[in-house]
Amino acid sequence: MGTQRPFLDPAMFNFVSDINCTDVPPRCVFGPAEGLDAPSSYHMDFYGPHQDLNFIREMESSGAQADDFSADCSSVEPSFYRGSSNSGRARRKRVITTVQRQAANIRERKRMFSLNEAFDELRKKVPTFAYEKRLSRIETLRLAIVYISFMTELLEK
DNA sequence: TAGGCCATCTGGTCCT
DNA sequence: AGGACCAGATGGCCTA
Repeated sequence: MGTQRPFLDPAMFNFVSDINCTDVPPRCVFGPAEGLDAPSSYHMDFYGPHQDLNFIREMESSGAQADDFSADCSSVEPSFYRGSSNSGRARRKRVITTVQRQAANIRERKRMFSLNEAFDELRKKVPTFAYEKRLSRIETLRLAIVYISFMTELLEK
């Protein structure tokens, strides 16, 4: 977070100064999901050493599919989507296997990872103090809104 | 210790 | 049918 832009206006300066001013070390992304209520079969492949940033990056760079990492999972016990219909009609239950559930979990993790990458990119574009702690996601969004509004106003003058 | 933030799992819904 | 997206639930970590 060292490469932040200088503040162009006292209003922006004041806004930024309202946000937190202490430093916090970066958190570990994709830490172990211990203590969750998922069935033990869900844990066996994905709560171990796979679950870190490098693993996700390797998956993305190799173009590997989620199923590639669950091929050794012998459990195919189905789980059910207990659907409720808007129209009152009973919906067809969607049956998924344990393997499919694991694959969906991996896809969701990758999706959230790319979302966080986008937040990191946005953080770099938004002005903050160099010594400021890392902006949270909601702070990043709100500051970006104000910053864009400010720059738009500046252009219109 | 409470509250904020975040990662993860999960099931529902929408879309291809 | 299956993937993407979303929101709720849950638990861990950190700070005041």
